[in-house]
Parts: sequence; structure tokens; C-alpha cells
Amino acid sequence: MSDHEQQPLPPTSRLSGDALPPVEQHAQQYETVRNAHETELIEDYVELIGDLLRHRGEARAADIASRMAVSQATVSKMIRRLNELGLVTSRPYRSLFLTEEGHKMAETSRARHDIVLHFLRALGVRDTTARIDAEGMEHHVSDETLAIMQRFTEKHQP
Amino acid sequence: MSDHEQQPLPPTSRLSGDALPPVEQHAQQYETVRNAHETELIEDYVELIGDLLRHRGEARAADIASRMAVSQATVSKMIRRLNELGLVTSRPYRSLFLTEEGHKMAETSRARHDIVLHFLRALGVRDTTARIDAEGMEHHVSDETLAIMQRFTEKHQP
DNA sequence: CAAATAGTTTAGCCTTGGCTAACAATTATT
DNA sequence: AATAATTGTTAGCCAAGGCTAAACTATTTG
Repeated sequence: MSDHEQQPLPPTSRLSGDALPPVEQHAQQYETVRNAHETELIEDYVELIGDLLRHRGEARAADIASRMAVSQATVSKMIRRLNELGLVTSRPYRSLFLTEEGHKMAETSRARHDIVLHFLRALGVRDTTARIDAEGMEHHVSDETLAIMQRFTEKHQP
Repeated sequence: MSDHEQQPLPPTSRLSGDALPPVEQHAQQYETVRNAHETELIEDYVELIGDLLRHRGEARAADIASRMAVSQATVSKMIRRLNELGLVTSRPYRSLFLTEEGHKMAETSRARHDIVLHFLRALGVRDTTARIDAEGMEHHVSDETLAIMQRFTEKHQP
């Protein structure tokens, strides 16, 4: 027998930290994180490809490899996946391009990324740190929080 | 040839979003995220075990499984890893306990988690959302940002 | 106390996302 | 044009973190 939510918490439980959330809610937190992890890498690739296309006019596998600090083989394998998912089109030794759907994903991802990054800067975080944190955080920020971050940034940085 | 940082950006690059960071910095962002992912799950387990011990007095594999929404087999395997890492002690069919080191990790993790959670609430995020976002974000927030979040929370919520 | 229920472990499978090494194709240089 | 350098692909390896099914242990209950 375990995890009887109905029994009152022992007195020690208020010494520090919040109470444990009910099991279902707690479980949902972890599930949300696991789901985010599944899409995270895909979104990172697509977002980076979008950025490269926008800033450089082309997105080569080699650029992705060096910017992600990952081997070319890894990138090659990943591109095959992105292809199968219908997010990019690729011809060997040519620049990658995003499909309609890939483009949409890149835009959404970049928008989210920008909001988090600008929010952190508005909060007072140094640029380099803000960039690192934003990269990690962006996939875990809900729309609700995102909206609040955006409002905050607008108010605190004219 | 690709990724010549020295050539001036084409005019289109200022249409939206920030400029691309230099390759080394960009690479470091992704590396930091990858490293975070490696420790993330470990920390989540250890933190949860700490919470269960604190709030319930014991931490059983079954509780962890239901709170993480994961099979008992997965938990069992993970506990073996935590054991090898010297973070928990376990005897079959008995509650888990944290080692000295595990306890330290749990505390650090919980502290970070709390700061992020309270910060989000102070920002105006609803409790349920804040909990979900905090769970995902906590492993990607640098000490610098954490400190800023804490100051913010103190100021905005006495 | 025997049987049922709950908790735990083990074995074996799968997918992801890394890697290196070897090879192929393209592009650049001499 | 030949060679060198860069870029890309493929094959095959590994660890992590899920899963189910089956077996075993402990606890609760009839």
C-alpha cells in the first residue's frame, strides 16, 4: 500500500518546499516533459535550418553539424528523418529547404525562441547566458507563460 | 565552403529575428542543452525520491512509477543506475534512501525547482501551468538567471 | 494459514541520437 | 586536367530510456 492521497500529511511535510501534487497532476507534469523531449530535437533542427536559410540563403549539412557541434553522420541521419517527416526537402550536395510544414514549424519555433530570449534579457540576464538558457527553456514554456513573458518584455523594454 | 562569419550579412537578415551567433557560441548552446538532458532524468528521480521521503517518510518504486507515469520495470532499471552512481541505497522490497551525495543533489534540485516555480507564479502564471513549466524549465536555467528570478520573486511577492 | 493482491525484479525487445570509419561525390586548387 | 580538400552518405556500434511478459517476494485478507 502506498501513495494514499487521502491521509493527512505528517507534520514534517511543511518544513520546506511545497506539498506533493496529487498523483495524476504530478504524472502529467512528467509526461509533458517527456513529450517535449521527443519533439525538441526535431524543432531545433528545423529552426536552425530556417535561421540558416534566412541569414545565409542556404543551409548545408556541414553548417548544421558545426553549429550543433555534432558529427556530419549524425546530421545526415537526422536529415533523412526530417525528410520522412515531410519537413525538409534535400538533394545530395545541395542546400536543404523547408517544406510548407517545415517552414511553419520553423517560424513557430523561432517566435517562441525570440520571446524567451528577449524576456530573459528584459529580466536583466546577460546576453550570452540568455542565449544558452533560452535554447534549453524554449521547448518547455507553455503558451500561457509565453504570453505573459511577451507582455512583460513589452512593458519593461521600450 | 560555408559559414564564413566574416562576410557581412545579406540585407534580408534584418527582416526578423536576431542575427546568428558565432559558430562556437552557437555550438556551445546546443552542447549545454545536450548535457542538461543527460543529468535531467537522474535529477528528477533523485528529487522525487527526496520529496517522497520528506513528505511520506518512504519512497517506494511503485510510488515513483505512478507519479512519473512510467512502468515499474523502468523504475527498477533506473534505481539500479542510481545505485551504481552512488545516489541511493536500496534493499529489495524496502523503501529507497538517498546517500549523502544523493541528498545533496535532491536539495539542490528542489531548491532550483522551487525558485522557478515561485518565480512563475509571481509572474502571474496559473498554478497548474506553473508546475508543468517549472518541471521542464528547471534543468535549463543557469545560476545567473536563477538568482535574478529569486530577486524578482522576493520583490514581487512579500 | 492459505490464497489473493500488491510490489519488485529480470529478461528481452524497441527507438533515439550520438559516435567512428570507410567510401563516394562534389568543388577548389595548382 | 589532376589532385587535394571538402562535403555527404552508409554501415555498424553504443547507451539511454521506454515497453511487455514472466517470475518471484511480501503483505493483506478470507
